[in-house]
Amino acid sequence: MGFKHSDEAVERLKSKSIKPSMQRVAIMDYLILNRTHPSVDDVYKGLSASIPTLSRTTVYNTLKLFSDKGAALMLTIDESRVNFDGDTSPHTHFLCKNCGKIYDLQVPSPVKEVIGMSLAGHQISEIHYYYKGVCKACLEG
Amino acid sequence: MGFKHSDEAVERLKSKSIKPSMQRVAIMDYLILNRTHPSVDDVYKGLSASIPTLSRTTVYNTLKLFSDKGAALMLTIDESRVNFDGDTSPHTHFLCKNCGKIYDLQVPSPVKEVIGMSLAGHQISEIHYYYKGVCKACLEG
DNA sequence: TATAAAATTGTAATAATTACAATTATGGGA
DNA sequence: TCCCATAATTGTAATTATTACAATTTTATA
Ligand SMILES: [Mn+2]
Ligand SMILES: [Mn+2]
Ligand SMILES: [Zn+2]
Ligand SMILES: [Zn+2]
Repeated sequence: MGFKHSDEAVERLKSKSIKPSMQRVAIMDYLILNRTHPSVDDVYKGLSASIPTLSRTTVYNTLKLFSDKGAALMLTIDESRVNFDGDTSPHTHFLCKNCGKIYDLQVPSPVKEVIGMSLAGHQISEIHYYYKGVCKACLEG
Repeated sequence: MGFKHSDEAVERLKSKSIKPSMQRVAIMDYLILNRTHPSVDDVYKGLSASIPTLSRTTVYNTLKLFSDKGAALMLTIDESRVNFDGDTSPHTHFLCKNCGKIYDLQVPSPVKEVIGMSLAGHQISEIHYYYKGVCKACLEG
């Protein structure tokens, strides 16, 4: 049981009918290993060393593809950049306005089941619960 | 009972200790009259005719000020621009991925009372519940 | 191997936002 | 009322995230 990291990434892509190219596997692997809700640039910088030919455009296109196919979440919690999450299970997010970190939160969420359903006649495909404030680390620092 | 529009705007600003300059009142008035969750540019374009000397920078600064002081909400539901809401009461939002409109939703929200409280040790100052999908109008169109 | 389609790359363009210095408005003494 | 300090506004230039797009490379298939 348990995949080697790359295999988990490959499996994830296959299960979402995304062709597992070298770059896509590397990017998905990065998301799986880095639970920090990285930005496009975080992913790009994090992989540039091991894939010197990697293009920023590919990172943009790939993360967009992951989000469209449901293989990753695109978070819009931060007004100045988009962040990505390899964890697609239902959970909520907290953004620290002081340090910029995005934390996972397990908060009782009432209407997670609403996906695919309709709300006031609108067809829902995504739910995002965002909290903002000052994080524990910044409060204690 | 009931204010003239401008007076309601002035009252709102005063109650949040924001000095009611001509531009600030006009911008707050715009938010109160336009419940469409306008972008910075919407506000700027909407007021340019009546205030020809208005600067985009002022609109940016003012909406940021409103958000900081709690006189308006800054929504980050749309990845490509920020939107503002003169309605600061607890409610949730729906973004149509097709037409881009942002709708208000009244959804049972579990943890609205959490503002000013702490969650996992973090100090919460804002809560945003965002839903995305295709709106009723686009579905029927 | 030849060929077509798909993916990746690099650069240039776009568009939202911010920085900043100059100008204008405001309010409280003298 | 006039001066002056401070706050607010303006206009332009700079920054930065994101997108467009054409060229190149990779992949799959016949
Ligand atoms: Mn997460
Ligand atoms: Mn609203
Ligand atoms: Zn923090
Ligand atoms: Zn729509």
